[in-house]
This record gives sequence, structure tokens and C-alpha cells, in this order.
Amino acid sequence: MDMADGSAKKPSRIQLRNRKRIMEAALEVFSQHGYRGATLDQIADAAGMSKPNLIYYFDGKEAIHVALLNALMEEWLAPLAEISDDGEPLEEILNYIRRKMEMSRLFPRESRLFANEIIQGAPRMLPHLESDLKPLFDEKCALIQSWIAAGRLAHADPAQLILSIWAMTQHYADFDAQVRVLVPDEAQGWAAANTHVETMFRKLLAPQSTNF
Amino acid sequence: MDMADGSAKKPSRIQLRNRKRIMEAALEVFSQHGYRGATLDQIADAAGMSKPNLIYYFDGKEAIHVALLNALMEEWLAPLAEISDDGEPLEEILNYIRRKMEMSRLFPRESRLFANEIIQGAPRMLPHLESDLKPLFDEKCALIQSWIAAGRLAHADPAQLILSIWAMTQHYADFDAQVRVLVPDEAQGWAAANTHVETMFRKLLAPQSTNF
DNA sequence: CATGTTTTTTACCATTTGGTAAAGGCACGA
DNA sequence: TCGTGCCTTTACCAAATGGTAAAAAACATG
Repeated sequence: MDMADGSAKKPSRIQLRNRKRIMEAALEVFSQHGYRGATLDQIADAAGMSKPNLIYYFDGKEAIHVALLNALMEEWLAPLAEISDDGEPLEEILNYIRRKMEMSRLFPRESRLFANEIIQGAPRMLPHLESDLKPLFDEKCALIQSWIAAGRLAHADPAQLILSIWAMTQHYADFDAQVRVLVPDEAQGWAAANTHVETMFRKLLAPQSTNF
Repeated sequence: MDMADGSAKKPSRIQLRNRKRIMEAALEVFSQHGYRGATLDQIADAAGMSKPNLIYYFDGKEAIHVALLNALMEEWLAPLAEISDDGEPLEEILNYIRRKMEMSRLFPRESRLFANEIIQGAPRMLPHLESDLKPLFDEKCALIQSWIAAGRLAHADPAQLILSIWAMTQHYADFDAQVRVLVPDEAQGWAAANTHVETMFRKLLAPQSTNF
């Protein structure tokens, strides 16, 4: 059952299918209600199986939540990891921003899952932030700093820059309910958002703004 | 007891004191755990009174939450309302941003209270968003639009501008746990954040950037 | 198809939690 | 000092919720 150890038997087809169904259901429910607000019954319903059956596949509510966070952390950070030191600095960052905006549009549940967790103090994720996110973050800060030092970007605090990219892009997913009230037109809203965010960071980072 | 009607007796000194204590405790607990994650026992503890005593002053958990949201909504929106059509446009907006940054630093619990509510779809706040926030938002959008039309600000979508100000400023309160992991130095962190945010919006909005 | 293994269901359980009933306390004016 | 009305506590309760035990069903495999 618990295979935290090295003694893992190959998971059966049914196991894979059901674990996947549970993760999908858990994402749906946890992202909408937060950890404490979600119930096993809701998750079981969404997964189309009984509550004891959930527990057969995962050790409990917390285990499901942790498994979900772990599984999604990597793909959530992938765009940041893809910022390359080979490319044109401004284009690299703008591409990162575009990817983040696309993720907010396409995967708002993932965004809200993390947002819920972090707003409440990241009780189940702090170790991951330290061990996975922090090194990547520092690495990219250093890269951006080197671009700035080389005069290929305007002066800016790299850490603050990355934070502000997250703030702007994830806002559209996390605070969707509010955005919808204020900017009703959906399709036009995303276009306007993309334009606005791109303009902001373009003006902030264009290296020529240091020319005086 | 329930004085939703016009038949309100003047609340006693004790009533005022205890209601205030409850609201403070509820802010502490709801902002940290979200609506569902908070328990009446936690709130009662934090308020230094027994659970049935809470219910004596408020009709129930939901009533406390709603009262809290209502009470804080006004002061939370005050800075936006204070944007004046008399002032210098750029300074008006930068002052608004400074006030919002200060509120994130001084009142992170209020920020997280709303963040929790909105992320989960604003189930208890949507009416308020429509009736209180939307009109104010539209009014300020129109004002900003008029400034842009007069050439006193760079071209930008006013709605997106306000959204991005909220995203940037509230991020520091809402995602504090993450920010702390990534930018450890607290005092320096806030200074850097203030500088960064101000720089961003200054570059975005400076009217001379339209001069070509 | 017989048999051992994996998966699922049925029937529970203990705790937590929002909420109630009703009996004290307590302050204060007559 | 004795009510009277506001406030607080004690003792509960029903529903919800995370979780378990064990039997039944489904499945794989010789």
C-alpha cells in the first residue's frame, strides 16, 4: 500500500486510472474550496467512487492534497525553468509572461490550488517552496541580474520583477470572480489583459529607458 | 436581538465592546483559515469568550463573516474613492498605489480575508461587488479615461490598470508566505517592493511615453 | 474453472462543529 | 433589598466529516 519505501510493486492499470481520476477530482474540489473547505465526499463524488475507495488509493485527505501539490508543482514551474540564457533578454521574459498568462487562462484551477495554499500560510507546502522554488528563483534572478549588468535590460530588482510577473498573471486566474464582475466581456477581457500586461513589462524593461 | 429592521435599540457599552472583540477575533481567524477553515471555537477563543456567547451577539458563523466583510469593505475601498479629479493625474494614481502598498503592509489580514473569499468564487460577496465595488470602479475608470484623452497620462486600459494595481499591491499581503521564502529580508523587502511598484507604474503611465 | 489477489461496497464509528436550551450571574434603579 | 433586564456559562444535540472493518465482488492466472 504505502510505497514511500523502495518496495514499490508496479501499479496496475486500474490503479493508474483511478489515481488519475482522484487527482483530477481533488484538483477540482480543493481549488474551489481550499483544503479545509473540501470534503472527501465531494472528492469521491467528483471522482465517481465511494469514500472508502478513495482511502484505498490514498492514505487520507492530507495525502491526496500533498500528492496533488507535488504533482502539479513541477509543471507549474516549468515556464520559469524554460527562461533561457541564450535568447534575447526582453523576448525571453515577455515569452515567459505570455506563457504565464496562457496558463492562467487555461489552468485556473491549478493557480487557485496554489493560491489557496499560500494565502493560508502554505502549511503543507513551505518545504517545497524552500527546496524546489527557491533555488530556481535564485537562479533566474541571477540570470536577469546579469542581463541588466550587461545593459540588455533596464535596471530593475530581479526578485521584484519575477514577483510582479506572478502577481499580474495569476491575478486573472485567482481573482477571476472579481475580474468577471468588473470586466464582463470575457473574450475581450483576455485580449485586453494580455495587451496590458505585455505593455507594462515592455515599458519597464526596455533597455533604452536607461539611456539618460 | 436581530435588528435588521428599523427597530434598533441603542447598543450598550458592553455590546459595543464585545462586538468589536468578536470582529477582531473573526478577522484574525477567517483571514488565516478562510470561511470554511475557521471554527466558532477558534473565534471564541481568540475573542476570549465562550462559543454560545458568540451566538448571543451574532446570529451564527455566516452572520459574523458577512458582518466582517461589510464592515471592512468600505475602509478597504476608501483609497480608491479618494482618487480625485482635481489633482495631477500621475500623482493621484501614484498616491493611490502608495496607499495600497501601505495597506498591504499594515493590514495584511484584511487583504487575505477578501482574497480568500474571492478566490473561492466570492460566494458571500458577489452582491457587494456588484453594488459597491462596480460603480466605484466604473467611475474611476471613466476619470482615468478622461485623463488619458486629455493627454495627461499614457494610453492604457483604465480597467486593466486598476486591476494591475490591485494585483501588484495585494500580492505582497496575500502571498506573504511565498514572498518571505524568496525575499527573506523583511525591511529591505518592503523598500524594494515600494520602489519596484512605483517604478513600474511610473514608466507605464508617464504621458511623455506617448510622444512618438 | 478453481484459486488467490485486487478492488469495491456496506455498515459503522469517533470526533468535530455549528448551534440550542435553560439556568445562573450581575448591575442597577425603585 | 428586591426585582428586572442584560449578559454568560453549563450542559447538551444533531449533522457532518474523516476514517475503519470486513464482507462481497471483480479480476487475473494457473
